[in-house]
Amino acid sequence: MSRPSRREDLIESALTLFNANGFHAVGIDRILSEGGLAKMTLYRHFPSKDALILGVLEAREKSVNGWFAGILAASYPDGEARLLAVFDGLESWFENRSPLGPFYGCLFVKASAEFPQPGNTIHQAALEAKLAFVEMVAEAAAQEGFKKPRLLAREVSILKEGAIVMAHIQGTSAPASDARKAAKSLLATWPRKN
Amino acid sequence: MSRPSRREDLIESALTLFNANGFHAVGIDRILSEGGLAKMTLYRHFPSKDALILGVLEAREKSVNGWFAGILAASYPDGEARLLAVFDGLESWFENRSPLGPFYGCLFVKASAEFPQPGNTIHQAALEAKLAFVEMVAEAAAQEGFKKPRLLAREVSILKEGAIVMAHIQGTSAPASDARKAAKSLLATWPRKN
DNA sequence: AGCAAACAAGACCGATCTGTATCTTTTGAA
DNA sequence: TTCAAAAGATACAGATCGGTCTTGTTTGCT
Repeated sequence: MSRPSRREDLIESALTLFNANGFHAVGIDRILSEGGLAKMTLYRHFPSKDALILGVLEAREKSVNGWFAGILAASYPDGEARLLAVFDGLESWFENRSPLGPFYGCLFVKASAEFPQPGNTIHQAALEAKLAFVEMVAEAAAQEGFKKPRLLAREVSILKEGAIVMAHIQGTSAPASDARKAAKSLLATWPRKN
Repeated sequence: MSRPSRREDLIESALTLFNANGFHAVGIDRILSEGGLAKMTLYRHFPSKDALILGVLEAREKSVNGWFAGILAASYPDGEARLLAVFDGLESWFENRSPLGPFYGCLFVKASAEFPQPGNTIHQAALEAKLAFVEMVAEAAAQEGFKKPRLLAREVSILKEGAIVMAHIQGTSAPASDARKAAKSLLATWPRKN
């Protein structure tokens, strides 16, 4: 009942609380008490709270980007439908119908907001997670024969991030369909090979 | 040297520090020492730190939305150019050439990230600032004869928010031109009256 | 069964937080 | 010029922060 188990418990408890309350607003004691964990257990697995935050971001990157990867990897009638599926995924996320848990905005945006200095390690971890998503979309766009797939991926990602921010601030899932419409218009005129 | 002067000094010092470091990470003592202000001066003008944060957000809403209002109110060859000017403004903001000061992401996004609960007063203040921007764009779009101006305003706003988030996380201004290209594609096929 | 590592629980430390109180100096208007 | 309000400076209180240490119990492996 030890090896990776306690470490995962720490990350799970921290992830839940960070998501719902932010990083600075959540103290170590609360993470531990709500997880039924001891303080020395935390400091056996992580040298500091910042290291725990990095561990949480790393785990979150795998689950979030893994979820989107699964969406992009499904089969669709055409390339347009494949990329638009991202926004259907967003809507299910916003409406708490996704495996990502209750929606309180994007944890990486939260991290870059609470650690705004570009050189900060946590800020950079958030950046890497976002770049990995853009790369995923770029590969899907390239496979579907879209020209300038990286530019398309960046524009789609901007729509995705904007929808996440607006959905969180407003507390509604409506931005998902707004962003989807914009993406559809974008894809309708985007040049393709063949 | 008193009336609204000290209150403005408090807000200015707090705004600078909140922008660069976030809300929870900045203590009252630092706001006061860097502003050359006394503690009782703060609590004479604001009942609490949260009230100061609300004051800062209110002031920021005026300056940011006022700046965008000026951009939208200028004269342009056509409606497309008017709405696209928002993204030229974004680029100057990201590159620290705007009157909004050094760019550390959007303060309202930061606020909604650090106070993620929808019912929170600070969260709601951030929401109002964002809704005011959408309304501004909707009015401009309507005046330019775009059909469904509110939907267009929401899609443009999503592009704007996404560009802000990506620019802050990446530390580059490139998302401004990416979002501008997407907006241009959007406007090119958007139905208009007349 | 036995043993060393991991764990829960909680006392403890110094630093820092928000907010209050005290005292002296400065300000602005009659 | 006088005087009350405002402001600067600083000490202080109580709570909470991240992090260390100790004690006794449980776990997993041989």
